[in-house]
Amino acid sequence: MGGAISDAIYGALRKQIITGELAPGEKLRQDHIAKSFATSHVPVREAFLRLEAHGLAVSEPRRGTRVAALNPSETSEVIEMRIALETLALRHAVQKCTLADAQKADVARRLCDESAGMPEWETRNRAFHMMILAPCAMPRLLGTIGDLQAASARYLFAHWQSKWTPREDPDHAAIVVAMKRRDVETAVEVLRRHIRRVL
Amino acid sequence: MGGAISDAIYGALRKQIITGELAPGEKLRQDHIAKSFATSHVPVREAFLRLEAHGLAVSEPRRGTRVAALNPSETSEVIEMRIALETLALRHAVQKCTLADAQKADVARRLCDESAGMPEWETRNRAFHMMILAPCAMPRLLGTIGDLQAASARYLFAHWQSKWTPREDPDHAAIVVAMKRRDVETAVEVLRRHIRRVL
DNA sequence: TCAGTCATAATTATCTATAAAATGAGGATC
DNA sequence: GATCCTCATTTTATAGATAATTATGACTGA
Repeated sequence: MGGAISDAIYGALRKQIITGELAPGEKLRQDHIAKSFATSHVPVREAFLRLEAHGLAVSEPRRGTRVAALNPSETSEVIEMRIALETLALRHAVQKCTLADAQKADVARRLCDESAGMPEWETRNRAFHMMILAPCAMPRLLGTIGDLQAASARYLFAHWQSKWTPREDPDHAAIVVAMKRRDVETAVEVLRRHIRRVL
Repeated sequence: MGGAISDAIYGALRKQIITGELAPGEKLRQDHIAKSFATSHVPVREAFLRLEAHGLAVSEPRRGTRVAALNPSETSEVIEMRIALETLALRHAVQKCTLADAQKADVARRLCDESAGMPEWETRNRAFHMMILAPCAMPRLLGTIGDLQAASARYLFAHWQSKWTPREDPDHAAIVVAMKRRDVETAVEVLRRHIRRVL
């Protein structure tokens, strides 16, 4: 639905929640945020609703909206859902993908490996994961996966940010190689291990 | 977030979309709906946003909101996502479920089998499917599955409403039996076939 | 400790502006 | 001379701002 303003607010808040700049459980106050964006509270409410729909915020009636909590039980839930859905998407993607798709994925992979810092890496990592799945051309599936990856990213920022070091990711490379060979089972198996390991 | 009014509007529109009373592609006009609920357009907008987030409506900026389309490619997408996620949920549910859980599922199964008409059956069918999965205690997973089942229900109403006849569902019974025996693989296999067959 | 009052923030309504769609008029071409 | 295309004007609907109302939580006083 989003008008331009509510889009901008949604995007900014989403980014701040993922990076941890807005802490889990933190209260989101409409008027403050409205003031900081020089707007009224109406688009802010719309942004809140969308955050809630995508699992990044929770609200209680008349009590306002808060940044969604980040508890361990939800972590494992997100991992299992990602494995179930990303392997499904990857099966279709590997079967349908063209050489050009695989090459674009390889470019995204290199870009990710060359990242200079955690925030940059996180963005490019998600871009890579989306790139290998996009050829499946299943919009609803990709949308759900996007939400799950955003949730994953929150955990990464919360737990790994201090320990992050630049490195090449062999799993990513193996997936791209398998894609080029149309080797569905290998690609799926590497992705499954990769998701479990990385979180 | 939802205040009471926007909750009521969301619920009413959701039901009308699922049953086909509001046709795919039909335009949802804010002030008409606002008038019919004797309210302003603001809570209506909130209801629209939630419909959109759950995949029941789509909107373009400044062009308004429409009931989501119902095309065959999305059908197969929903089926595959349901299989991936419901089998995941069922694995956990069967492992964790108590005897009381299985008995509640059996009550829901009987209630579903005794339905007098399509709308009643559809509600009870969804209740049964949720009942067998609920013991997994994974709220995010169950929420996503709920959205997919709502999408499935739209297809059922669109394609099966005329042909519906009362009957007992042997798949449902087989799943409950497998649950009681803690037979994960059988339960999962029956559910997988069941989802493919029923849509 | 409990109740009452005050303050803060969420919810909803009313009003305004802006953008898109539809309709009608004018001109050009067949 | 008629029809079709284009542009402008009007109409309609959505997006956003402002304001008023209501509910909740905190603080103070008994």
